[in-house]
Amino acid sequence: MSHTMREVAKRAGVSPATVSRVLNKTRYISVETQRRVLEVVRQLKYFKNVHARRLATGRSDLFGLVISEIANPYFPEVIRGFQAAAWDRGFDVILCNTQYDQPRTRSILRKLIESDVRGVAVMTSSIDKPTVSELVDAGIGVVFCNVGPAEKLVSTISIDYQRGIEQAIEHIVGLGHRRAAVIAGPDDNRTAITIKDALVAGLKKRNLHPFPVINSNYRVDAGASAVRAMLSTTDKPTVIFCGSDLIALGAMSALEEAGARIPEDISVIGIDDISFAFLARPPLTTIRVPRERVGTTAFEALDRMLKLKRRKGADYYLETELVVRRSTATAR
Amino acid sequence: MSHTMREVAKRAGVSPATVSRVLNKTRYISVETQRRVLEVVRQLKYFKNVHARRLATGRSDLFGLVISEIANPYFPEVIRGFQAAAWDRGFDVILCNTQYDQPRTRSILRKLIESDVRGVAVMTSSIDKPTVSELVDAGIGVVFCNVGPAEKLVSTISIDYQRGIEQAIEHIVGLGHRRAAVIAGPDDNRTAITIKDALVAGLKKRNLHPFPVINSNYRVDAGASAVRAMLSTTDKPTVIFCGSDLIALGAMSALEEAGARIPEDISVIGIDDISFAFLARPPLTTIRVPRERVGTTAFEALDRMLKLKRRKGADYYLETELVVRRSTATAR
DNA sequence: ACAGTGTGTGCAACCGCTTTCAGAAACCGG
DNA sequence: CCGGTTTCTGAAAGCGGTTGCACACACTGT
Repeated sequence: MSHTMREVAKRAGVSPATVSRVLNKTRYISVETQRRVLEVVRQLKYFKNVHARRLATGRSDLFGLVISEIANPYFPEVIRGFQAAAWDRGFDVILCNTQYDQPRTRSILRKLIESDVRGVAVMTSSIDKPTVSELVDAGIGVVFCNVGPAEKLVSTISIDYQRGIEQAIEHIVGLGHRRAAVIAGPDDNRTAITIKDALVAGLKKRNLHPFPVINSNYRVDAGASAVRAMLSTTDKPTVIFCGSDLIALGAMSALEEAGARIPEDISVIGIDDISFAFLARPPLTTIRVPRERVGTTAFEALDRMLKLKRRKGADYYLETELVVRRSTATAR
Repeated sequence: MSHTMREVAKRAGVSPATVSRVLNKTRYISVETQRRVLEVVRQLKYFKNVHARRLATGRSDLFGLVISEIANPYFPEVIRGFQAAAWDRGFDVILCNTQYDQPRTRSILRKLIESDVRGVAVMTSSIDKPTVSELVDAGIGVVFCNVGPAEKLVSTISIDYQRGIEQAIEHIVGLGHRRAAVIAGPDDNRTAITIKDALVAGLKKRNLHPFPVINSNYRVDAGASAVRAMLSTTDKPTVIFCGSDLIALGAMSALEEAGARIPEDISVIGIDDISFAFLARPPLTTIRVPRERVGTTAFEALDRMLKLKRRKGADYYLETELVVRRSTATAR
């Protein structure tokens, strides 16, 4: 099979300890010895075994990243941000998707503990705090998204939808809209609820009483059925706020099928600014969530927290902002 | 910190060996002993350390999955397929993105070798055979996509674009089109070349001489600039074949901006059938690549190959098929 | 009563690397 | 020239599991 450090040591005429030190640059090593060792390493194409290393050091240089579903276009940038931050500091990440499945989630948590990860970023709302108590019990740091507050070994990232939503409302008020509808995400999802509440509250504050307010799910066809329901009423809305871009895209499809023109007849606003938002037709006006930043912040939150003696968690805040494209226009 | 097997053993009044056997169900164990051990395991919230296990067994239950860029909508389903297949059989996967970066690619390969993975699926065309010789030298199985042929420790998956392309050409010929253009992917990408060649050859066979044939890149804005070039010529095409859905979406945006209607003025066909293809407006006619199958097949290819005494690779073939939506219509 | 088979458990030797400790060699100031 | 540092290296004890081997015991069938 593959070579061991002993073999390298023997061939180079040194002890395994020396080889280890050369490879990790952890000690004074004479130039000559170093040269010989590296030469043998090259000849043998030797790679040190990371499992043995982890076992010996007791440290694990591993972080977990838990998401719900990789095909959800919300996550890629989060993953990228997290991975990039981890790699930069020499850490590896284990990516896990729950697929919204409870048994699977449990087996993921078990696997993460067994892998002796240092920390875990839980970026899906399909897991809540109690579920990860196992991790915390095992001394593993955790960072959540949109769930507060921080505690020992638990940090949180809160996305401030408020600001972007306010901008969006200013925007459509400025365009003369008076009748707004909301298609929110599913009610069993923390983030979806947060967004819905912020949306409804924001609209009310400006005296725009949202109607109807519909719950949807995150599958793309969901926005569609919500729209069909909406169009059958009299007193149709002139703008639809959607709880995610995916919902918005579904809604747009349905609107088009129903013969409504966007934005002439009705404006649509999404949330997230997924990469396809600007390829939609018309390009989607949306509230941008800094997803890559969410990923990097998640890692940094863990990294910092774990360096603390007390392992005290912290709360981080990330801003959103409105991105105006062409799915919004003057109310007809 | 976390508990060890010895502690569990002591508390249960048995030897570590017995604990190991209970946990792995590898031997006859009396019901009573088993009960006692499991009880202690529960009390202590004991989790066995996977690194120690891997080291002791010498086996690693790890597979690598290498892609270029997680934000590319081609990959999510591939990842899902691969992960699902691996999990089903009790294996873990390490996901790595090259980000098209050479040094990074090298460090990924090194990491994979150090992690003692059993096999690696290279699903990006940004890596070619010579690059992974290190893996093969280390006795690690590799499976490629769209690069042949198989050899020792190397299997391949070939996506048969031919069939889908033929269907697509039949389709547009049936719609009366005579002037076709091609926007292919970048010329430094194996898969892009394969597709371009298949497209051009297929069109010529039906006496449709594609013009122009433009190389693009995989960023979404690329299709756009290609289109602008195309529209400035006389003798405009009535249908555009795009080397990927992403290119097609970019092209569609550009076409709309230029005032061309799809499909009335010009038809567009993509390749891949990414999840957004059917949300595009109009929904995109495209050649579907069974991406989730690509993932599962990749895993199975590795799994099978590694069970063979000779470690001989095999070639797998996957079909494509045309999905007709609304971006294609009768030639004007 | 006895060899033979099947069960259930423990001992101890690894797996491949890191790291403490200690010793040898080289260097240094006085 | 000598004790004290500093630099370099090796021996050996782990890290936390797994597993081959041995052994004890309880059944069989003759």
